[in-house]
Amino acid sequence: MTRRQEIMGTALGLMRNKGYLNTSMRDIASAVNMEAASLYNHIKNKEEILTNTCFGLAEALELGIKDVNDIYFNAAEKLKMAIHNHITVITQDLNASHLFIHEWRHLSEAMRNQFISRRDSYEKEFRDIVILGFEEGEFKDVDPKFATLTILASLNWVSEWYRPQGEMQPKEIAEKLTQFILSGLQKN
Amino acid sequence: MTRRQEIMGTALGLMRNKGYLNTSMRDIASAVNMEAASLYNHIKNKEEILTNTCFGLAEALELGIKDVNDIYFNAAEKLKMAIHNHITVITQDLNASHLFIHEWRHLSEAMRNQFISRRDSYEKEFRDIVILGFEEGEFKDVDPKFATLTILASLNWVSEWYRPQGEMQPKEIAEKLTQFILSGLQKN
DNA sequence: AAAACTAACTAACACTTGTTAGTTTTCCAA
DNA sequence: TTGGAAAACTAACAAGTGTTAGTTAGTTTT
Repeated sequence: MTRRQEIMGTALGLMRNKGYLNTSMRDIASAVNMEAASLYNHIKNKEEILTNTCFGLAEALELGIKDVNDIYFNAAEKLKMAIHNHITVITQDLNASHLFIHEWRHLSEAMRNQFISRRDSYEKEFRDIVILGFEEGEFKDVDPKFATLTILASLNWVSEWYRPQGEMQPKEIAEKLTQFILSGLQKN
Repeated sequence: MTRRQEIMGTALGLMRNKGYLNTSMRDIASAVNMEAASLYNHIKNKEEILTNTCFGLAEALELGIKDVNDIYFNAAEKLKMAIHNHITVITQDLNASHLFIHEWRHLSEAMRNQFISRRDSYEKEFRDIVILGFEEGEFKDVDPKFATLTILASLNWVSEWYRPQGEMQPKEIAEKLTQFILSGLQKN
């Protein structure tokens, strides 16, 4: 592991605990046993940490959803795959996910706008699956936007409670979520 | 409206946009046309804004869920009422909700612990409804903790996209969410 | 009229922030 | 063994932080 990766990783851990704004360069430095100024030999500046992380995860999610939409399945199968992909990415690095989900607001305006638009287009891909399901006659006539936001909220929230050492592993989480989203809580 | 309420309200608005840490006392002061120091004639300190808001909403939610559990209904009815209550509280003041949901981490440690324990016990009340539904034979055999977290994630997320001027009003949102949570996306 | 209270002000304190400049140490390849 | 890059250091900067002290004008109560 390079020094840069060590700094990045440590920074993400601190930022997950204390928040991005509340984590100072000096906090990061002392966590890796150096002076704040020395960090700049390895990273450009504080925002790079946030930018790198947010766009890294965005890319990973986008890659996954492209695969899903390229394969010609029915909506239920597509949704299942999309959920599986999302959970896999999100649970990979919980520290990074926290930044991605909560701290992107603190990106500089230009980066933030770029981020939002990529986020929106990811959402749209999800929404298209919901719409497809309706057109197939398989899904109920729900408001697609409403449904999509609700689904994504559930998926993202996993990063708050998932513990790698816990009993539920990403694959199982994805399956249960798919089940829950498709057919709900109630017996029929 | 008292000056104190004006300050509180303005502060919440700023904090929702920029985040709690990123909103300075000077920001708040200039938004209500006074000097930062003058704010201290009306509020104790910055943290009071956060504390007040977080515990205010906690109380509102608790009050609601007590009502639900006092009435002897079946689980489906209870869940419906609990969701309705939650959405009503959350959509009441979006600025406050944002602090409640996202910024409680920045409470001082003592307050934070208190907050977390009240949050946990609220969650437990929800979980009990899910368990009741299973015991009644009405709900599927899901992991109650998992289901509850998923449900609450969906409910809280409403505060991110709900717009008072929009076409969906709290009552309708609650109904659709209940529908979605109980019977999912798929036709049967 | 005197006293007390309210709510604003200016000025300042002590500290923290991200970052840069300039310098020294470390370490590896030739 | 030495030259040079990489990576650490110290010192400092300009700006911003929450908060306190002391003061003042205006209003309300005694």
